[in-house]
Amino acid sequence: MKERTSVSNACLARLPRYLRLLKDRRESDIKTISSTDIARELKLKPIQVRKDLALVNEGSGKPGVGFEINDLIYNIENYLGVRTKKNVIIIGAGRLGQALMNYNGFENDIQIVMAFDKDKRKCNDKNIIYIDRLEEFVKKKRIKVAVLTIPGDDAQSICDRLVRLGVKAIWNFAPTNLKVPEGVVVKNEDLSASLTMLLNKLKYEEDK
Amino acid sequence: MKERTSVSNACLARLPRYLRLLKDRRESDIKTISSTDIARELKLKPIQVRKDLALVNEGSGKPGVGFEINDLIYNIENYLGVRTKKNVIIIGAGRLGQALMNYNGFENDIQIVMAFDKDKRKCNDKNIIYIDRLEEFVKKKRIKVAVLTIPGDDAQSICDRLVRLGVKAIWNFAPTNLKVPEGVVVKNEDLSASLTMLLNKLKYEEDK
DNA sequence: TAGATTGTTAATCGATTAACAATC
DNA sequence: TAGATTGTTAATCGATTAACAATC
Repeated sequence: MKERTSVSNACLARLPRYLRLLKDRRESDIKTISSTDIARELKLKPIQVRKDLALVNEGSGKPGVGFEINDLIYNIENYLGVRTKKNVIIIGAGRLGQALMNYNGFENDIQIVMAFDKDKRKCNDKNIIYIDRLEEFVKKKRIKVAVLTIPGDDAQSICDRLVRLGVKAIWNFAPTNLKVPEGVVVKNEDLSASLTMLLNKLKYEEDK
Repeated sequence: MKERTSVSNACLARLPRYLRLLKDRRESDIKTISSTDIARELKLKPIQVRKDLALVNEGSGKPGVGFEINDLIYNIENYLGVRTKKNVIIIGAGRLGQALMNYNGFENDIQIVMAFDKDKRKCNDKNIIYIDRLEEFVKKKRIKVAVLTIPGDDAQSICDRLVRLGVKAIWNFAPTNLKVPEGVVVKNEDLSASLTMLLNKLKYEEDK
């Protein structure tokens, strides 16, 4: 596989979008697709699509024709690493946590295996259990990935606990700047900031 | 206020983070803050913080001291436009939609005024109403902003309906490339892609 | 005054875009 | 062959970083 370093964050964000489009086309029994085609669909430039694909695609496209859809899917999935199962836990079984537990749009390498909550009334001893059992569970199942859907105040302390237990990747929905040691990756999903950005864009549109 | 055009998307994403930190400090009755300080806290470079602040800040910092926290908050809020109330509707009152309805982390300019669902059993005639009443409601309340928390298949047709009714900003949680006319802004919140990106980063960390 | 920090101007870096020969 | 599209090499663009004089 190609070197990971070569792929920018921006490109990394586009890959899942390509993947989705490609799978869509495969559904319709289409065999090939051109960068022009992809670009039109996703509002990108053909040259950018080609650049991106060149970074992750083992094979190559045919001039005048395009790319083999199946090859592309295989290579992108391979690159993204979505071909190996990952067990994920959720901390905080509030509405957001439950939404993610039941979300069926994730790539099929994602397996949400358990949710934890500090409110015993939310626990059902099946897929939502009491937060005190976190240590035991994470160790036994060797969990590496956790989702934080808890209030900001609790986020850092839970994060510390998770890191101590060997969790290496945290998807954080709490509006907090988590501090983690080297080697642990965090992705902040700042819903408030996201909506604010949208509204700011709108304001700009209106002012035009 | 400064020209909107000058601020990059990347900077725009940082502004809410500054805002949060600043408000935090204000809580503790701290009056000033330096770019060094902000940078350390948010893992940025001081020079970048200064550059960002220069873009939105009317006043200016004092060499050797830093910035007035109150001024900064005022100016950033002003710039982001979070000082004017916005009425927002949610389409799709599933778990995710309900999570957002009850989310209390939004800037206080955001008012979620109604949710709609096509499943009558989810409707309560209070804050969740039947989707058929969309037209009437959006027109009467002059809604400009909508959140889409519905399955991908329904997203485009609902989007079209919203656009026809004059909605100008769409926060889309459905994994779909929405097609909208010029002048309508869309922000895609692709949860699956987001998690995939995190896991890819993790893979890269492991390979190091 | 000495130390800290600002804002300006210039340099660097990385990503996007353009141009085009090669090829199906 | 003509038309479409690829991948390479170079140019452009924009954002981040560095250097530093000015100033509290």
